[in-house]
Amino acid sequence: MTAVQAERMGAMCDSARTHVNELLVLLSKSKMLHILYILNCDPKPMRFSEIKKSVDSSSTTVTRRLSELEAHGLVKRTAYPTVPTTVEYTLTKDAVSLAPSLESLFGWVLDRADKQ
Amino acid sequence: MTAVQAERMGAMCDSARTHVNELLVLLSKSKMLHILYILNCDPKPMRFSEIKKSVDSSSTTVTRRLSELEAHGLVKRTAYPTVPTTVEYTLTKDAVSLAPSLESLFGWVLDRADKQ
DNA sequence: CGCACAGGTTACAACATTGTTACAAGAATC
DNA sequence: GATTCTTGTAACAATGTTGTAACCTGTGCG
Repeated sequence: MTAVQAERMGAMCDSARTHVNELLVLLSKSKMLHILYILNCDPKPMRFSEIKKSVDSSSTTVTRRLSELEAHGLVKRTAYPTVPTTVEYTLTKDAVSLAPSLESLFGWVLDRADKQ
Repeated sequence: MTAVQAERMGAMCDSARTHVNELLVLLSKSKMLHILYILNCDPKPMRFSEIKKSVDSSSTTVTRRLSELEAHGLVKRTAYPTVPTTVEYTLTKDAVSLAPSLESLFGWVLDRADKQ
């Protein structure tokens, strides 16, 4: 598995390398893993305010992250013309395929936090 | 799995929450996942210059990341009194338990980069 | 002598990110 | 008429992060 991945990385052309880098930069932004994780925890669509409360950041930052995720096709944004506005966010199919990795990562983080 | 994790997060005390946050901030720093990944790719100790070349950052940043990882007990640093200095880095046992998650994450990233 | 080597450290300037504040929309409620 | 609600956006100051250039160790080599 590891060796196969290393080979893949070695054989990659420049554009693929760029994409890998882009994705890593995206995932490394503050609160990004957290947002993806909580969107994954519950299969039902989440509202902006729920996400904001859960990650504990300013709305500016949450907005930025969500739109970055949307731009990369990992999150789907649906706005309803209610008053006041209602907006829901869900993970796309692509992002759902990331879920097992995220769960595994968070499992490790939680285990490690327990031990401290 | 997901529900269990959500429950664990909900039941966490403040100090555990702090630890989770700390770990997520640590893992979200630029090049951090990359460094952990390449340290994991090869089981043998890696030298500073190899790591630096692989992640393509300034030595300042690589040094910072490696010492942050060492401070969190994820990386072990061994310096040999040769001339010029030789320094080797290896993942600790704790970090090795993170490997499957990282491999899974990178697998997703590589798959996704392929499709672009 | 003077430079090269590996693996850093330090100071500092340039750049990026974050939070804060103010504002918007438009119906409902006091 | 003022205020509340949600989901943002824009401008800006404060803060954080990064790279660059200079420097360090101590031996070997020309």
